[in-house]
Amino acid sequence: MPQLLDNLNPEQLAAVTLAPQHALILAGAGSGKTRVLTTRIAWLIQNGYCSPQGILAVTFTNKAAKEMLTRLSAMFPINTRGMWIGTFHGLCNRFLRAHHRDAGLPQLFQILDSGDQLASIKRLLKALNIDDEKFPPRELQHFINAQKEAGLRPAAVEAWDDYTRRRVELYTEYEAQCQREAVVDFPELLLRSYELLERNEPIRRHYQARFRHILVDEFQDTNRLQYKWLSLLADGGREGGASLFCVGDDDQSIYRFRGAEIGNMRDFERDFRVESVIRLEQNYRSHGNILDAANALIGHNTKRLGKNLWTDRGAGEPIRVYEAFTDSDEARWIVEEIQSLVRDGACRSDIALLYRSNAQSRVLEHQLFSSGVAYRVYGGLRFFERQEVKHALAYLRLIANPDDDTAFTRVVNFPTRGIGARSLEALQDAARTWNTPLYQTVPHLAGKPGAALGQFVALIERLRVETRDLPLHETVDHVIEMSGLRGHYQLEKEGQERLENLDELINAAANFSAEVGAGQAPGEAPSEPGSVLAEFLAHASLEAGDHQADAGSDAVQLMTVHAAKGLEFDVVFLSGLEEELFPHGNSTAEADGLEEERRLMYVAVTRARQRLYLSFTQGRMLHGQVRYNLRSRFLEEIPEPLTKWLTPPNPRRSYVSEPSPRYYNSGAGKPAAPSMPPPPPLRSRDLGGLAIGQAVNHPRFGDGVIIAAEGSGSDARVQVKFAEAGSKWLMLAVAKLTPAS
DNA sequence: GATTCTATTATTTTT
DNA sequence: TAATAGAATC
Repeated sequence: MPQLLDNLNPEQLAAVTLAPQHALILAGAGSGKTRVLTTRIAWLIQNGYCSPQGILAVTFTNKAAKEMLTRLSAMFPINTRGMWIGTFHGLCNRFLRAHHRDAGLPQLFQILDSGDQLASIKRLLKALNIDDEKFPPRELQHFINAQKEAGLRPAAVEAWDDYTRRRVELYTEYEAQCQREAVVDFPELLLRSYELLERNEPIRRHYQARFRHILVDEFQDTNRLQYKWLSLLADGGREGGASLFCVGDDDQSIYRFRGAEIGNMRDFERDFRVESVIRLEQNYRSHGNILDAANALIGHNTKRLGKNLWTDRGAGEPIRVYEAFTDSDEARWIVEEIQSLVRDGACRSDIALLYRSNAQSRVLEHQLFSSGVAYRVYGGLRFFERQEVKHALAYLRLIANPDDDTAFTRVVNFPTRGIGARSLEALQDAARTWNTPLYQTVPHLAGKPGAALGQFVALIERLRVETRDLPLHETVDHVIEMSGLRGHYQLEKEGQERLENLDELINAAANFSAEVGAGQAPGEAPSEPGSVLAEFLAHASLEAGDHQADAGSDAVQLMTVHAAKGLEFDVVFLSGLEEELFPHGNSTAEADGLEEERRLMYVAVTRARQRLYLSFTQGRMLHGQVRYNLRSRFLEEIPEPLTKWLTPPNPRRSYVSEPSPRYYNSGAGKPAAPSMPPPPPLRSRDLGGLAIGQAVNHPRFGDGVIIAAEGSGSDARVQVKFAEAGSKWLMLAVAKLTPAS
């Protein structure tokens, strides 16, 4: 099968054909990572190193898992069914369903997505009568998930202060509630799987013996628990255990805020005595200048495993840099530039507008819209997260598992059926007394509230009976009809789209059962009553659907830099390159936050194939106020010769580089850019003769440099970075600042 | 039970 | 600014 290895470069070839052993593949941006991963699997199987059943391949997103499956089945005709290829959560779900008894779960356990989990925590706090000011639900959710992702059950958490001790108690209560309701949240999927493997020796041995090759994608994004899970499956690297083949790029680790632990890469090298570290540094995506810029930029990070991208495609165009006065000027210029690119024959869909935070998309959208340029924004609600879809799913969940209180509370009075807050409170009190789920508590309830609730329970019971023998999509249809959801949205003025989404849910159900029916592998658990429904519900939780961005159509693509990871475009505009924005202001507070921002910038830069535009503004509307920030330090970190300024280069620098304290707007200044409206009067007047970047003196804090400003008139404030005293916000009207030299 | 008002608060996000 | 959550009101 020679064509399998054709056109691989030497490093890729080395990675693909490595004799079975642990390996770390440092795959730079655009270096053919997915190709290596899939070819490796094919190579292992074709050369008899392992059967398809012996493969375990883990990814982070469903998209990546699907991509891998598609490429594999295109590569050679093998049934991919025997292979365990999927996301961490998808595979753990599969594992827990197969061993639900040993895992201490009912067969039809439900999966809570983040929103469900938050609702569940809120309900818990309410039931325990706990002040949610003191224990904000979101914070508690984060705390619980962080513990689980560190592999810690409540008993194992070290609590040094009262606050944490209390949170640990709530963690315990939350666990009990989930168990009672037969639901499992995302981190729980992993933790349960991990614990089951750890505790249950026969099961552990079975899987350790089965999986000979474990391949991990985006390894830099794994958290602690995921690493432990992998490690356990690979028998900690002991003789006879599976070979771990981890592919990742420490320079593209941008998800620390959700638990990703880059340290796993070093730990892996150490724990598994990895002898083969292969660097994929040849980039097939971008031109040289872009890669040089990316390399120079990321070179400012200290904590790296080290890697340098190169290409044989030639230097290409310089990186274009543009300084705008305001955010709307920036947007206007970007749109004009896009129009001119399109006139020259560019495809709109090959152009991407990237930004650090979602709030920045508005100005851009506004400008694109008024100029009539087709565009598409990634982000926002996904299909299974829509209100009407969640409602329909909640009814289905109650049919599958009546103990699911989250689903119960969601739809007990939707559409409204006269069950108000007081009835629910009575029910919740009773549930606590009897220690039963809400659904089971209803029969215990006497009096008036019991009547309406009894009808609701009767409705669910009826639905369960009526749908018992129906195919999945008819079940969904029937439930939407009989629950009154369809009727409700038919009466609603703007319910049309919601109705369409409900129909789409029926379609999704039909597709799902078609796929499951076709994909039912021999030897897999045969369909038990209700299991197709349970699987569909798990699917809905685990795969929230697309981000409502119609591919296909020729539209400019707008998204955050995070969302752009893994994608590539001919032309990339990266806007808002200003201090406080990118790097984001909050990042400087946390340890290594700046390095993560720089990696984010690195990801952004490496998205571009041919042309990269970097832009920043002098003043920007943020939170209803105009903010003035220095241009991003990341701009200074890109070597001058690689860039081409479209506006006259401004000598003002960001405060990280050598400060050049002077009145940059006095004297000769800079000529206004052609066809630009006059600069807003943001400096001399608003800041009382002071300017951003200027050195000042404060009687108490000493010498410093103005790094940001906001507000105007008597409200005007400036942020000064003092040599000794750190950064401070000062009211101009109060602080006695004098220009220093 | 639905609507309107007010206060609060502003990264990044997959499963 | 603007979105959202919660309270107050009809």
